[in-house]
Amino acid sequence: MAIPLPGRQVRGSTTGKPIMALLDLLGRTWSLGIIWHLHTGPATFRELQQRCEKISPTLLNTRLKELKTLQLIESQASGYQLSHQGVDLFAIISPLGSWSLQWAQALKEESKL
Amino acid sequence: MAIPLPGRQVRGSTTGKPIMALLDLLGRTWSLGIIWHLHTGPATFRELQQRCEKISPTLLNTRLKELKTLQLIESQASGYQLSHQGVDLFAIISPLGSWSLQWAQALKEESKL
DNA sequence: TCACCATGCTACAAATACTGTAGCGTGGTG
DNA sequence: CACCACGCTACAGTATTTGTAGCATGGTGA
Repeated sequence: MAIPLPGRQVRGSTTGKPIMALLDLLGRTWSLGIIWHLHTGPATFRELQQRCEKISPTLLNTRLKELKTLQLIESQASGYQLSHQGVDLFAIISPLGSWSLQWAQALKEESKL
Repeated sequence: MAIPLPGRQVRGSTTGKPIMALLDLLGRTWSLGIIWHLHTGPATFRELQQRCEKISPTLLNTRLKELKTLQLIESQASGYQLSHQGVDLFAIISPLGSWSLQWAQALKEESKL
């Protein structure tokens, strides 16, 4: 699958709008997960594989290449880590953690009725 | 594919943590896109199909069912729309719009060097 | 120097998810 | 009653993801 570059046509959209490239990227299996699991600090390939409980090495590598190309992560001696942009992106999505808790709670309440 | 309920085992994680269910959900093709395109207001099935430029009706319907079950959207006479929770979720991710612009800009600068 | 590891990553076939097109059933309008 | 638009389903074809095995490289210790 082609890497979703802003300005280009991406999966699901021909407009080239950056948000569409981003939605394509984040909508791919594990993209969000990798960013999420990297925010706790740099990780080697195998360690990242463990943080993401069940990702296949094939796909992990594919996603890492995409994220690197799109400058959301970078690889250093210490392993893979979020880039400056990656940290910014994580800052936006990090509230999802606590939001998901109250969402889970609400779903639970609902199922009681 | 089973709907990712918080508390259950989901694609990629066995812990049952709500954030994992959420990441599974949002990582599915078009989930984010549908939420994104719904924030501009309610839409009928066919209209939503047009807002999402290239989604197949099969998948659109599948996602709508998931999102409805998970209470992120609801269907009214006016069509599908974000639920209260859906609006909350959108509020979190809406900065992605402007973030994507500066990201696109940064990628463009980089490619000049 | 050479067995012994761990690591990053690739190969490849099987399983699963998504697309695209056609079209069904229902309800409204002239 | 012909005609249309709508919500949605069927289904075959295609693309993506998984799972397992394992290769190549770079230490480490005997």
